[in-house]
Amino acid sequence: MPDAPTSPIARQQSVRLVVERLLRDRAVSRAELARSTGLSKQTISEVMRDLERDGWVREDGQIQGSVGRSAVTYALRPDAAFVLGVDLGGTKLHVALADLQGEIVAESIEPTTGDGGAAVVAQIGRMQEALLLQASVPVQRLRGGVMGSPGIIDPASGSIVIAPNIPGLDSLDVRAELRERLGIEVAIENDVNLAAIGEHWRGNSRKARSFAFIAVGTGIGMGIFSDGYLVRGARGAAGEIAYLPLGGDPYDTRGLRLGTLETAVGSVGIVERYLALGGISGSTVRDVFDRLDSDEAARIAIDEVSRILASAILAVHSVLDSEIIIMGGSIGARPELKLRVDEYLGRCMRQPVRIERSALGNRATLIGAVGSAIDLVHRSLFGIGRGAGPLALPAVAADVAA
Amino acid sequence: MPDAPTSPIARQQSVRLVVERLLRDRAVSRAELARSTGLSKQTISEVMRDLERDGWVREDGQIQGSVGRSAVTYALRPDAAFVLGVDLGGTKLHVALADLQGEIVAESIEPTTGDGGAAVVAQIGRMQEALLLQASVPVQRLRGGVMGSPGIIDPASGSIVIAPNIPGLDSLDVRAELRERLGIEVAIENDVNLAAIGEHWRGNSRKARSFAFIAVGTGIGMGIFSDGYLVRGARGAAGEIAYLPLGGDPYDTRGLRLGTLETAVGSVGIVERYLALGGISGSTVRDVFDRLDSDEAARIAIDEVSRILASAILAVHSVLDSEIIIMGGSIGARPELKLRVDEYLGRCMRQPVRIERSALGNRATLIGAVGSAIDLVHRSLFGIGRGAGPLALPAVAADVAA
DNA sequence: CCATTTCGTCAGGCCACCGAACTAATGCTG
DNA sequence: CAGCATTAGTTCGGTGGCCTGACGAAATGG
Repeated sequence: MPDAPTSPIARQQSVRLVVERLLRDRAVSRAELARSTGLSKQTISEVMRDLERDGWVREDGQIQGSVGRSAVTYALRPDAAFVLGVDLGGTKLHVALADLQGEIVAESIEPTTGDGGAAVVAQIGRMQEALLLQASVPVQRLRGGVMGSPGIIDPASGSIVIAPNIPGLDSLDVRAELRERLGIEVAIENDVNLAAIGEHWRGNSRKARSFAFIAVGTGIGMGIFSDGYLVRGARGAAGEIAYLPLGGDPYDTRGLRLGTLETAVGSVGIVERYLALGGISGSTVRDVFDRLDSDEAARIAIDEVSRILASAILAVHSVLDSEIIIMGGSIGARPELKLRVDEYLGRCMRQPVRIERSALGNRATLIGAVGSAIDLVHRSLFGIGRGAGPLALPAVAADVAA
Repeated sequence: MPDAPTSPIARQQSVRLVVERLLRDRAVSRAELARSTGLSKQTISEVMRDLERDGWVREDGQIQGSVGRSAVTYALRPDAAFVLGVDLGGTKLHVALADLQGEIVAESIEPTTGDGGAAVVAQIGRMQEALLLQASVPVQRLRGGVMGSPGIIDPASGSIVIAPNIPGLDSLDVRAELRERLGIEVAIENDVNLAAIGEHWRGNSRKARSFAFIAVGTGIGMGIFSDGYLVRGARGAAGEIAYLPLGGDPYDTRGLRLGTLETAVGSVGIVERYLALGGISGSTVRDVFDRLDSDEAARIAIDEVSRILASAILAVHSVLDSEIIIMGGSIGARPELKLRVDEYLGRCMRQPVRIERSALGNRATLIGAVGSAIDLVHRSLFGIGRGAGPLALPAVAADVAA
């Protein structure tokens, strides 16, 4: 087995090089592997023999047509292992089972149980079993998972420090419980960070090594990539831009409690702003957006929100110098918003930063969870990288994008 | 030679482990090295024999007192190689020659020549020669250097994109010129980033893996560490918080040009603010600070500046979640300022972030340059890849290695 | 059918590493 | 003070991974 802890470092390194190459292109010949990894043909042959014996790769065709003997090509077996991606929201629980190439083979959504932390773990366990059954995946093939959750996750321990919406989740050792219940190692990460990973993996920031994903919905949050690595901050609270001192007075007690920016541009803030402008009472954010063309109060409200969001983006960009900023979340992904934000940015930045709407929508967190779970498994099997600890996560980017 | 490109990867890895251990503690015995690196005693002996033969380490004492045979300890020879640190400012040019342990063996300051880029390179060359002579260091021992400069340095190429204050520097291939003139590879980095590295290496953020260094002087800038790595941004402009939309209207044309925050809290802004409050005309920032106790206008001006700075710190912290924020620069390092900023932070943050004044003052950039040059040399000699080395300058390291 | 090219294996050898046995030096104990 | 326990460092033999070079196998093209 390639994960045998006894196998010497050199071979592990070689295996990893091979697997990384195979991750980028399926169908690669041994000779090509030798050339692109710099290893000798024999070494490659040995590595491939081992990988094939253990079921990680298989012969996958031939290359013909050019002069010389035709080459047998190899490809990773996507069904060699499976991973679980979980998006735990306050209202919905979304679980997906995916193979090593990121193909989702089964998924399901349920309302999140209201019975607190332990019940949530049990619920995920039930959904896992159903998905395995549904896709006929033997449980031994499941090799790891990643769960996204709102709140703050301690980067050192990987445990949930603050979990809004789900009572009793922060007082539980969720990782241990999940390990117990699911039989696999499950890393936990902030949902917005995972959404950023998702966009980096399969979305609109695939080529960017430095970007930010801003989610605007009920609240506001941000996931940051710098130089291909996720920025977590000292306590895992990087990107918590709810507290940016924009759109209000940061010394106001309400801003202190809820966050100045969130108060201004969160869904509650938008509706309040609309009402204050004489809007129709009982409206939702969706209503406000729907009335943009007909209702002056709606227009002004969204305009003001856009203006504040533009300054927030300016602030974020001046700190991070992102190559691109992805807007996501139920509100943030709206095209009407991007339009206006773009316009305001043009007026406060000499070289406005590129803004894109999320390509993955409300699946971003789930896809990010799947992507980082795959990365996690690859690392635990073949990798030796930065951090070494679970969920160092950088290579999602590196492996797939490069 | 340890830098012989032919030596196999495994041995390089071992050498690197040993050197890294020796960098942390001087005077380590072979047995201790074997234990802490996990390598066998024989391997350690071989590595040490090679390192000693090539002049990188030497015997440095004995450990006695405990049971058993006494151990010979080894230490890195600080004089095995030397590096050059350069702090290129608009008015002053500060150059230091240091050994591998960071001991500065010679340094000098001159006014920066006003004759443009090529002249600056020549001036650095002259200063280098004088320093080598002064410290009796043979030129072959000089193995690398790092130069700090204001402006924006492209993280990919390592060349200067925008260089305020020094005409013709951005149109020159400074790295090539310096390589030519000095005979060594010189990496270029933003001066504030180097100051952050300096504080990380020898200053007040030694233990922090995520922190920000904010320099307030004529202008305002920031250097960011996240998880032990410098954050550069897509174009090298991360930390350019001059443009933070605080302390003024970001849609104002002046803020657009000069940066809203910089306009508000830069030295010009402070003096203007003081004058507008009825302060004595012709005053400098220093005067304003000196009159804090006697002059109401001075007190109010500094108070307002502190308040704006506090919101800037709040903004930065909500994006980055730094463990600590270091205040530097001629204005930023003033204790009167920290006092007031701390007070305002207490009023707008529930858990105020820890603020420290710079420990290195106006030498931070120089020391950071020396530190990263040492890191660079160690990497080019012993290192491979990101994830190693005490200072972690991925891009710089990559450049030199490539 | 043969020359050429490329693929992949085989054989031999090198290098780095390790474990075990060994020598050397030191402190402790009776 | 002799012997024992402990630690340091070396020698030796063996293993694993990798490489080079040679060779057979399979394809193309004249």
